[in-house]
Amino acid sequence: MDFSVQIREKGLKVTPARLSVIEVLSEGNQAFAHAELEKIFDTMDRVTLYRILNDFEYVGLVHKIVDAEGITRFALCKKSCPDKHHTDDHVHFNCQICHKMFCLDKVHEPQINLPNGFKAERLQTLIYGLCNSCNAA
Amino acid sequence: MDFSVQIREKGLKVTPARLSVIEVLSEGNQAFAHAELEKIFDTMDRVTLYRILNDFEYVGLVHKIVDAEGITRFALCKKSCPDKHHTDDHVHFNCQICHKMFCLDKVHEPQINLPNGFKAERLQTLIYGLCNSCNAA
DNA sequence: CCTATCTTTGCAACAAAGTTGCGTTTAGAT
DNA sequence: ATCTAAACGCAACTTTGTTGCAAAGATAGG
Repeated sequence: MDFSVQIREKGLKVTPARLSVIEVLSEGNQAFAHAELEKIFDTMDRVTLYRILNDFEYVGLVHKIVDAEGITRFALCKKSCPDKHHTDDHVHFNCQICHKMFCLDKVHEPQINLPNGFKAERLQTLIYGLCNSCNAA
Repeated sequence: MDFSVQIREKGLKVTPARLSVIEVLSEGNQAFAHAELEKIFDTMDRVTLYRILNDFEYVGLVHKIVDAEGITRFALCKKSCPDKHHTDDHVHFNCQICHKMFCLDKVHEPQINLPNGFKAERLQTLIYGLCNSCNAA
């Protein structure tokens, strides 16, 4: 996995800041909140982090998930998402114990029947519960 | 529908502010954002509105939904939700044209198979698309 | 109907989350 | 090595939500 190539392919310049962000995001199958990343990169400017994440989302390197508490998290896209409006077609799981947010890439969004006249364009499923490691403990 | 009774039954005092909030929330099948309600009740203090909504949620008169953009909305519960942690077991629909958020009371949350070890406690489905009136137009 | 008490309200101040503008630095193409 | 557009850091600002406290209001009891 050469992140430099991925970044450059999306038309963004490769910088140390961007590389370190994408590296952290690639660890585990998790989505990270801005606050968490801010702690990890304690020397990086808050604004720079916001811009890196938003740029990454814009070009389709990461996707954004907002949980029921309104906390925004970012996760690396697996296959390159189509630019801009990418429908991350998988379910997200938020553990109530460790509070990690997982991308369940293999669990796809369900089919849902809507009332007459309603037309679905995009779906987002968020599941709360116990993740595999917290459940075992 | 006597809202006064509902409010008093939940152990809250009946005040003009609370009555007007619950009346607006009962219009249509929609969820209202704080910002929208603030415009409607332009004389009411911002903090009071926050407290009314939070109190209503706490006692189970309304439920809270956060959309993919992180906007928090409040909707009246149909059957009285169980106090505190009420799982509003219905799907929410956000129209991309009129930006209204609808509670599709008759569309229940789907069943989803999780990977081994994961245990679902609560589910939240959010659908984006065209609502019946915007779709017709 | 009046009073006492506990709740609710309004105000001010604060905290967290996110955005914008601008001057400086840096990536990378020539 | 030079040049230019992109990225960064800083300061300031907006939006969203919370907390403490004094004043006003709801309702149960006399």
